[in-house]
Amino acid sequence: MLTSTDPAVALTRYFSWWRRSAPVSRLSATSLSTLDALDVRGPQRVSDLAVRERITQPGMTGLVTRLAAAGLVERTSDPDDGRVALVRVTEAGRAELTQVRDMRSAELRRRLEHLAPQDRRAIELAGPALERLTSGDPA
Amino acid sequence: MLTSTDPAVALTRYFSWWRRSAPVSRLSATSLSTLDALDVRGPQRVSDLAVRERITQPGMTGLVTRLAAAGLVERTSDPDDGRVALVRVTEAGRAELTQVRDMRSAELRRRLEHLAPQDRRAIELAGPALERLTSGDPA
DNA sequence: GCAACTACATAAGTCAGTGATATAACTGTT
DNA sequence: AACAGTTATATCACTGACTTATGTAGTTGC
Repeated sequence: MLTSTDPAVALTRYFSWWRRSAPVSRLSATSLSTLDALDVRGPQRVSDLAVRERITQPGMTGLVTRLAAAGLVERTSDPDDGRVALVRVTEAGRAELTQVRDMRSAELRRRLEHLAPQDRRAIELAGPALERLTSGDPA
Repeated sequence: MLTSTDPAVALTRYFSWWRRSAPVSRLSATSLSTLDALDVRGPQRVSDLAVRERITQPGMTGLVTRLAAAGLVERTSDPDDGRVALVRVTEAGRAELTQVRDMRSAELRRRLEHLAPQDRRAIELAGPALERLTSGDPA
């Protein structure tokens, strides 16, 4: 087994593992990330969401259409600009997010229990640092 | 900003950020993960790769076909079982992996430099623990 | 009030996945 | 040694989430 002390490789392996984990939702990763952004940052424009998720504007229009059809978001109009479609998460969307977060937390807790206490502690300590690492915009 | 000390949420946000980062390869996440598995674990059967990546066997057949067309993997036959297509990474595949890993490491180093020293240290310390967390099979 | 611009939507195509099914190879039983 | 059942992969038709190109409605500046 090729192990590594390079944190980038460790984090990449974690990402890969995470991505392969049992899906906790029928929604795609992009959809969940968009929902999370709407929850955390409030209503957003379609084009701003597209930039954030690194998909094209028509791609985001389609994604929002699908999320809206599922009742997880709704389009509202911007009183200051008639062209803008402000997207905001609905209660059902928040419920979906809560369920996904809970399932992931439970799964992680389950896996953390199998680790040595110092490993567990190292991961818990890295949490806030990771949040600060990712608080800016990606690359 | 909704912050959290729940490591699952912190890691999820990291994943989301990671996924939105500038792509370092034209290959999909599944393709790169498959290449990495072939590099780390050696030649694998199509069906074993499919289970690992949580896609269907026909999906993995297609993925391997695309990777082979790109020269990144090659199919070999199992001397012990004529039905099996053993897939193994080529030198070009390893070169692609090396490039991706290097770009990601450089990007992470660049971002780590903007963090406080104790945050940086927390993330570096968590690396080995994360590798152990993900060394088993997902879920 | 017209030209240029901006925000979003629509249309058509691409590509990585899916389920259903076919094919070839192996295994055990007789 | 042949047949039935199983296993490993491939093929096919389809779907869905994206892409680029373009259209349309609303806004801004002169």
